[in-house]
Amino acid sequence: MRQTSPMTERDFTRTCSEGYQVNLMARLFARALQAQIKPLGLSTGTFPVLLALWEREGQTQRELVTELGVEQATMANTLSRMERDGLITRRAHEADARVQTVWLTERAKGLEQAATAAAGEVNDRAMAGLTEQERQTFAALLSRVIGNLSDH
Amino acid sequence: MRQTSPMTERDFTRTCSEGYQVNLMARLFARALQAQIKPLGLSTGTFPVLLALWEREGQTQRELVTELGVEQATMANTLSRMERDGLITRRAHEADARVQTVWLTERAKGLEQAATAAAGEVNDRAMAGLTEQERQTFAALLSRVIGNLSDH
DNA sequence: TCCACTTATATAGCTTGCTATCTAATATTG
DNA sequence: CAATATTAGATAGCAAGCTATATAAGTGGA
Repeated sequence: MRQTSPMTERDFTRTCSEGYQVNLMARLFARALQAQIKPLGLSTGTFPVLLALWEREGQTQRELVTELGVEQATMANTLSRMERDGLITRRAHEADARVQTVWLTERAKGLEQAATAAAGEVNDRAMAGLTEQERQTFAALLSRVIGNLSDH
Repeated sequence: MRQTSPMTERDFTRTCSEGYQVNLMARLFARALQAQIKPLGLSTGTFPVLLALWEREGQTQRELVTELGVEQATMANTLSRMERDGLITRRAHEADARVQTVWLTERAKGLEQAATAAAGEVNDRAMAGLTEQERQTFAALLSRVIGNLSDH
């Protein structure tokens, strides 16, 4: 019945499935970040968008979509909430009537230091007890796994 | 203005934030798993519950909650969908009227082989190009990070 | 026994993600 | 130039996560 050799087969249990562990870890990260940035009036979904815009304002929705790797519909909804919450405004593109550019409000600009510090704390807590070498190994493995799951 | 020394400070950019990378990786895992198990009529949220029940049937909602690390409300909703979709049934506890035990339907029992194989394929694709040693390192680092974020 | 905790589950309401589909505007091509 | 493609964005509807709160059933002590 079994197709592969017992020698090479990986026993599938929840706790040793990378996918399961990754999902759990991501939820723990999100909970921790949520707790840190809630006092600033921010939430986890808006955070990557803010990071992208703090780096370069005036991007289009399409640019944010490709940069952050979420679906267009997800981004549209997230931007709507951010506009509602006074984090961004949208301006018409001068040459293309389909396009809108996204700009930070003063409030959002003022949150950069506090927000990145909060996220840095979460990262540090997550990486506590790891040597700098291990932390770099972890980051490198993350990149490779992301690369593997990204092609096609 | 900056509190910490420039020598030890970690420049906070999206692509080098562990939290950001972990979130991205988890979404890629979920997309891949979703594609694999959709033909079986399963979805990502039901999957961990099925794994727990394939291991031991008849658990209570509370047991599943502590075992899988989701909130009670999340589990209640997930179990409702699973009941609706004919994956589980619930029976009253013989001694405690507050408690229900959760049981797999015949359909759910029959899906174990195909579903774990599908998840195994996703894991293998994600880990492609990693040596067995690297794969173990990754798993060990995942556990440590999960541990760090779990206390308190 | 009765009142106050605790425990198990459900529900309301929100965010963040997805797929699928719609509209409007621009580009392309016969 | 008209017909067709593509592209940007919005919207509908669902899954899966969360917090907060409600309800019902057990437990324990005065």
